[in-house]
Amino acid sequence: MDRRQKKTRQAVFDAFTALLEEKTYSNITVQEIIDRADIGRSTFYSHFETKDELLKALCSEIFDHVFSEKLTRENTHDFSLGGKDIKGEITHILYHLRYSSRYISRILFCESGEMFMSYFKDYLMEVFQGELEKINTDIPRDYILNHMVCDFAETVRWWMKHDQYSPEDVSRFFFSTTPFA
Amino acid sequence: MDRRQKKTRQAVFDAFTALLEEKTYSNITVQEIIDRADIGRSTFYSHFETKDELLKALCSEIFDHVFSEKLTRENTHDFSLGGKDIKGEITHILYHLRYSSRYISRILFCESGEMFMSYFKDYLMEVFQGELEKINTDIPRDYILNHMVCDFAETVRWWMKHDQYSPEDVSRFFFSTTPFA
DNA sequence: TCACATACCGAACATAATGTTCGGTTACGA
DNA sequence: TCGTAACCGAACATTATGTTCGGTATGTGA
Repeated sequence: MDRRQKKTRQAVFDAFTALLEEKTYSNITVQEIIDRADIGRSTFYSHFETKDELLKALCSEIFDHVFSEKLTRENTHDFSLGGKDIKGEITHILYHLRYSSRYISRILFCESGEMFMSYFKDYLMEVFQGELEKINTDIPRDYILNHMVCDFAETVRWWMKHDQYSPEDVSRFFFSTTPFA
Repeated sequence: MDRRQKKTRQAVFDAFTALLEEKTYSNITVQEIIDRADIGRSTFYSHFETKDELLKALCSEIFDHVFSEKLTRENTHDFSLGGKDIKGEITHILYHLRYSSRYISRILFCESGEMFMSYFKDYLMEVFQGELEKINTDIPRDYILNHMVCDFAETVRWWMKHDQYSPEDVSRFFFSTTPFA
């Protein structure tokens, strides 16, 4: 990738996240991002079709980071332990999320929240899919999976409003209300 | 209230809900509502500040209906039974929601969904508040309440995508994953 | 039934942000 | 060093929102 492209892209991300620490997503205008990033208007639009695409790209960055580390860990560390440790995984994810909690809060607590959440849930599906197989029940699996995913996602959203708790605390809260796993 | 006002207001609601059966909330333009309702542009704006306000008003109508019936029932029927029957209440709410499921789906499955959900959750808070007092736990009550409310709200959202189930089914699903109540 | 208040009409206007175009400039990398 | 491609940015097109205002129609209360 052209060095200029990388630079521009990074400048946009930096500007965007900086703005996200000041104001809410929906109150940020494309022009502000452009000004802050100090790039040309047409340049912005050659990188991102819309502001929403930019947000999606940012979410991808965050989640790829959070969840790919998990996978790495699973493929090495966990493999040696011989199985998936769902509780460890969850705590691990929580640690990562706390790291980016500044932006995440800003994204989460306005109209864009739903976009973040639904993206987040996509990733979580995979995490809980495995857990699901262990369960024996007459309730639709579909429902159970949705339940677990939403439950965790909402736990995270709650956490982002109550940052006095540690990842371990939150993990404990989460599992205390889960009849499975 | 002036008869004209009532008429206009109703025309707007009718147009709005009709449009919601055709297209998604965010794709509906104020102008379309005005045309469908066959009223003047300034008239619309003298009733509702924005499209979001209109949505809020519609949600209020739906929820006031759903939850006020519940209260009535609680104050009469249930009082004679001597206590709150949370399972009955939930099923009752589900019946009401199914009645308006046409609109609700349209509202729910686009950006406006979050608005509906958060409104919905406000009402649910009160429903579950009572249940909360019965529980003895070291997990923050705050968390538990949020958990129950989100859990039920997400159950409803899930249901709106899987309408082959009856209110009783859904109620059963919901309680099967709830360690409390 | 009459008179006054008030809701409605709708065209024209103001606003504000988005997204596009294009000719010229600059930087990359082969 | 040379050609490609990214960047610049002003000007423009678009689109929807929300406001204004003078005139008309309708409801309500006396």
